[in-house]
Amino acid sequence: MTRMSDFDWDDLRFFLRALETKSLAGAARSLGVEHSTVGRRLSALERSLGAPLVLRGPQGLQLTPLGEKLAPLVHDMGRAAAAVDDLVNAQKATIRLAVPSGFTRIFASTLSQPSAKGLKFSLDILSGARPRDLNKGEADLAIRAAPLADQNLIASKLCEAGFSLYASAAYLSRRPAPADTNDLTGHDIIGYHASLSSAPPSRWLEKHAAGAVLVLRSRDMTDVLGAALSGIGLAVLPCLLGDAEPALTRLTPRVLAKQNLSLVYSREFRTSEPMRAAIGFVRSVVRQNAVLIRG
Amino acid sequence: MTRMSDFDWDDLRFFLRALETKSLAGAARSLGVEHSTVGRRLSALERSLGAPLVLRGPQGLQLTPLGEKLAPLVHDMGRAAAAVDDLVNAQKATIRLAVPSGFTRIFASTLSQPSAKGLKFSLDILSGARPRDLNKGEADLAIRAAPLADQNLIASKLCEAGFSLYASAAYLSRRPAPADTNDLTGHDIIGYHASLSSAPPSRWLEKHAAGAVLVLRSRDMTDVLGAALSGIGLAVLPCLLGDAEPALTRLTPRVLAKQNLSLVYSREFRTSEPMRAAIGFVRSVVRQNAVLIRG
DNA sequence: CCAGTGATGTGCAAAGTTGCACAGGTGCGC
DNA sequence: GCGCACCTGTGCAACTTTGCACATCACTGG
Repeated sequence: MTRMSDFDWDDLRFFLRALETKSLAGAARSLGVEHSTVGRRLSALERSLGAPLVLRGPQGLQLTPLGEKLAPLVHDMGRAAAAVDDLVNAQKATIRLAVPSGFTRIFASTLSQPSAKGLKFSLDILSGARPRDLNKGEADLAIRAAPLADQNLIASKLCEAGFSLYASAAYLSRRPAPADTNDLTGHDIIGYHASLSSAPPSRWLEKHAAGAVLVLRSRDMTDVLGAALSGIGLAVLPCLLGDAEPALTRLTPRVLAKQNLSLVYSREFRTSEPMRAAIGFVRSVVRQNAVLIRG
Repeated sequence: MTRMSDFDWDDLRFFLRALETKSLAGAARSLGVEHSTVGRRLSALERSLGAPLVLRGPQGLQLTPLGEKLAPLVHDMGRAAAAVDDLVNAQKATIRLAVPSGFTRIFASTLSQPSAKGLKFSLDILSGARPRDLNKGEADLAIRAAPLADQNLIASKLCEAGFSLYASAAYLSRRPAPADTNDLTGHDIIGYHASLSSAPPSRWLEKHAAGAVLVLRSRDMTDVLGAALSGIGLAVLPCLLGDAEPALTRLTPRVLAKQNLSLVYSREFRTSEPMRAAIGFVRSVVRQNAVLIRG
């Protein structure tokens, strides 16, 4: 491990301002502290380094030769610190939005439109099988089905998503479409994982597909979609996903289940301005696409 | 003026160690503080920046995406800090030695010899008209005539310098050499500035050149030497300077005045190892050239 | 010549930071 | 299963740093 500079780095921040203003008092004004503090921090730095950096006089400060040589290095350090600051500020204006499958397309097309210019934040769309953990900082804002009770999180109702029954052309070429979609006895069904059993789609299947054959279960919506496309069975899918697939035939004109979607974000962002703006943006985008989502 | 990063730079030093060791306790050991301090400094940094950097768990620390992005910038800052440290350490091993005219040659030739290799310090020779102010950090060590009483300075006797009377060939072609060097009545004399009136050369002139013509006065020994070479008058010069000039004739075989030279340095360097080594080196060099200096 | 401005240095009380000791959780090996 | 080694979190007393008020010194303009 590399030997470490063991003096107080923050003293260099004072030294940097002091060598810019050439006076303790000027640096103090600029830093918002007392001149005595600047003087003491410089003394502490000189003590740590074991060499004098400035000469103090009634007319201000004068750099020693060593202080002169140190100046560019301290400026480098200042630039690095400013880079840290800039990166953090840019990051704070970036909202990472985790969305369920299907929403990616909606946001991607909206963000590329001219109306998305000039927003006070930048939006990163995250999607994928694994739900992001907001508490671990994997995302800042999420569209979620489950209104899980977490003290650190704030959830607000966003919209209703509609589900319908879909079959691929391949499936329909093997089997006739069910005469009564309320009784799927004898059909092959792509179901959901047990952990989702309380969700509306699962509960609908439990009620109307008791006599059907479960050929596959998955927690991931894109898996279910893929399985349905391959033709191995019927699937209950969000209309947003199913209606967008030309290869799938929607078997129930009316939605057979509804699920509330919520906007979830960490409590610590409650007062964040970019977050409030992003929430408003997400709500407006969802409102514009409400028909597709409700089915 | 450029906007300044207003968080505590020293917190980044803790963050750097924390992201290297991936644990509060490890960073604490490495920094020589308590783990609780590291944790609190990281919390303070996150509060200042307004964004979380690490996730703390029973198995150690895990960087957030922002922390990950910050890592290289903080490493940059660490390198800059290490550069500051290195520069200061190199500086502390450099002794700037201020010498009177004539000594430059002695040290220059000695330093270029192989015996000067492997010294634990590096020597900068400063010379010139203006005496360097040790209190202002213009030099670290000086060979001085005047044993001035300054509480901040330490002076120790170094050697005796001898002075003789010199004339250039040009002068001797106009005038005969003085028959009795103890009475320069009628000769042209290059004297010293009033501020040096108490120095042995000035006092000798005052006594033996009362009837002479003062054609020039100067505080700077090289001015006097140059004037003597130009032939406008006789001059009392250090033998070290005068004997080295082939164009000058020494008129007094025995030295006519002696001056004690001292080694002077700031009290704060009393315990500095490079300083002690440099003092020993200077004394040995002067001892080797004692004959030239005494005249 | 003398007050006014602006610089640094210092003593003291308040505020902040640190070390210490202890609590609580997780993973590993016997 | 249980002890052990490792990690992080927290409360309190001791220490350090800060702000404030005041003193001192140098320059400047009326």
